[in-house]
Amino acid sequence: MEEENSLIEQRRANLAALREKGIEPFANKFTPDETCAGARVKYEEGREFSLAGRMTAFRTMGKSIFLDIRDGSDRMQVYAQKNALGDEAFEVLKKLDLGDFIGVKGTMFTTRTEEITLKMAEFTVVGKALRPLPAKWHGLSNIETRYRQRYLDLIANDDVKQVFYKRSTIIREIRDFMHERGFIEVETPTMQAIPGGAAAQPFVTRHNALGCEFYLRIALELYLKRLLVGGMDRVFEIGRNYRNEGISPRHNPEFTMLEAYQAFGDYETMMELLESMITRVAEKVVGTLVIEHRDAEGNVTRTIDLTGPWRRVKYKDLIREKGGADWFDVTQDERRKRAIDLGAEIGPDYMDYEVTNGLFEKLIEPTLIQPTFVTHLPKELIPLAKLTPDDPTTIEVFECCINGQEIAPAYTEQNDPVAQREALQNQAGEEQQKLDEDFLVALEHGMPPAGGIGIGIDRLIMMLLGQESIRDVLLFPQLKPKTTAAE
RNA sequence: GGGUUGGUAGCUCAAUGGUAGAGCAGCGGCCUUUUAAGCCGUUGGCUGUGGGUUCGAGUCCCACCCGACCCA
Repeated sequence: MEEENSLIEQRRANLAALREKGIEPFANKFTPDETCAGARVKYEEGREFSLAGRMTAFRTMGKSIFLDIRDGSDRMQVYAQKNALGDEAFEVLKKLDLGDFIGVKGTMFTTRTEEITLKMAEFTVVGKALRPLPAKWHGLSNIETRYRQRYLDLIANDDVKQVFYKRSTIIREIRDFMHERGFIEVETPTMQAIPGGAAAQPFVTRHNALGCEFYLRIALELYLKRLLVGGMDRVFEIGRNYRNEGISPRHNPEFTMLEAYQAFGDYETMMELLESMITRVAEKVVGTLVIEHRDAEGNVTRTIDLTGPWRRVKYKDLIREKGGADWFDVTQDERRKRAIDLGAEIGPDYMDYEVTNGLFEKLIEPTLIQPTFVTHLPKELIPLAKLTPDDPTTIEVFECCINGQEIAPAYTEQNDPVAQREALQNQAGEEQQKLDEDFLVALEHGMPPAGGIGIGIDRLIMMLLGQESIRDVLLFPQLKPKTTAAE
């Protein structure tokens, strides 16, 4: 991709000019004494140290120059004077381009306008920029460029960078929380011969040496349960799942999921786990349990109150609330008619439970803004959970909805290998799923009763940070590749 | 897959079918405490791609590419 313009040509010429003077503007190493933020905190008039970063502003004033340096921590103003640097160095400095990385050594002082500034004694060019950066004032707003060239987005938009810094903190806090609870972190295969643990279209890949196809995993579940069989009583994994389905503001083909399994727990154990985890993370990272989402103008569009205890409500009760108290007593045809009348999208080949679930997903879930544990789903929806003893048409599960989205499903895990085989076989009939015999053999060796949970990390972060699109919490959201010049 | 909508200078945006412009930055001057520095001057365009209509297309029509939002 040899695209050229005058700005790039000029920078290449500046690079050549530096080399002609014997200056190599791509350093192997430059170790600054301080970060911008660190230096600011340790301010002391006349203190000498070095900084390194990208030059993001350049204000020449004849025989002196003010420039800004930015590193990962902050920004720092640097002041250069011709008679302090010497004529030759001063000329080189004047020829640098915005965006160049430089190292600067100097002493601290405060300007007339009371800005902490480094007075330059010497400088080194450590990484020249051959392309111009987005304008400092207008920033970068073209959404496609922001996603395709996220590095420019990070340079131009500090609030974007803050989102990803916070994402990192959220995940670290979650990890800490799990470790405190005695869970150990594991890694299981992302390439699986049989993609199980969820109903979703997988991506296919091929292993040449083994001469067979593999699928990218759609869930972590079945391997983590094998570990329960193996005596690892509390395990979790934070990992990528891949689903070969549509892309939307809520769906990316690869997304991050935390799954955790606790032997001798059940779905209620997982409720406590989730509520404690999320409230603690919110307090630590956002600093409040009352999360406000705002529109572009800054008006609050939604307020989510994470203060516990969170609402618990049975799936059937929510359905009756929306679809009529007699919803489960009328005929299947009547249910179908009501669902359509209410505005749910019901396919002609939907089974009865799918009609009801269409009502849930389309008309109920989006209204669950405040944290809600929806419990006791119909057994047809999830084959991997145990039946509810006093209502065997349902299972001991919850789906935790917040912000109108499902954030975390959890089950009392099925540990009866015979019942598990039956449930999977019934489901395998309608989906294209193959039976994971190896998993069933593991169960036959005995699995402790357990609670398990899956947490959609990206959606959780959207909720906590007030982001409306999953693309804004993923550094590199999936986009269609731009057609390259070569075929 | 369908609907709506967008793609113009490095960035942010203008331009009744009639010479493609501005601000920023870039380039050249002046300026030793500025900070969206200032003042003077100035370069920069295959208007996403390919066709068509027209005396004339950024603008109208068709197809395609890449986004965004909504729907399936």
